[in-house]
Amino acid sequence: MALPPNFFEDVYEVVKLIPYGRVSSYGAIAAYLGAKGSSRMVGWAMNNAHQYKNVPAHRVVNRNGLLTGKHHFNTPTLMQELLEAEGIQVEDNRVVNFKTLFWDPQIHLLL
DNA sequence: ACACTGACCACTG
DNA sequence: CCAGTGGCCAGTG
Repeated sequence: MALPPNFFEDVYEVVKLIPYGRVSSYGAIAAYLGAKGSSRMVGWAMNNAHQYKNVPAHRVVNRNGLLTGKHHFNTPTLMQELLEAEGIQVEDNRVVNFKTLFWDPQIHLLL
């Protein structure tokens, strides 16, 4: 089974569903879309998400809560500032209380 | 066609 | 805790 044909749109949809003040991970999104193991494609999709304005890419971090994608924003500090603006504490490129703030589509969007 | 890279992840030691 | 390895799919030279 390869990636769903509408993989990109699906990724954006899920990212848009991440609640204010919460974060998710590439792997969780990939798993939710049935593309487990293809988490890189999620990151790749996010790179393309630059052109989509409604996609809160700053709410997507890696499995450790690390802001791995910060360098892909307009400015290296934008991602952290956006998160902090939502009340999410960021320390040394890592989301504080990540385990608590983590929003898993698999759990919150129970089928 | 080959090799390498990438906003990743899991397992192993 | 850190390093290495393999898997995943698409893009690039």
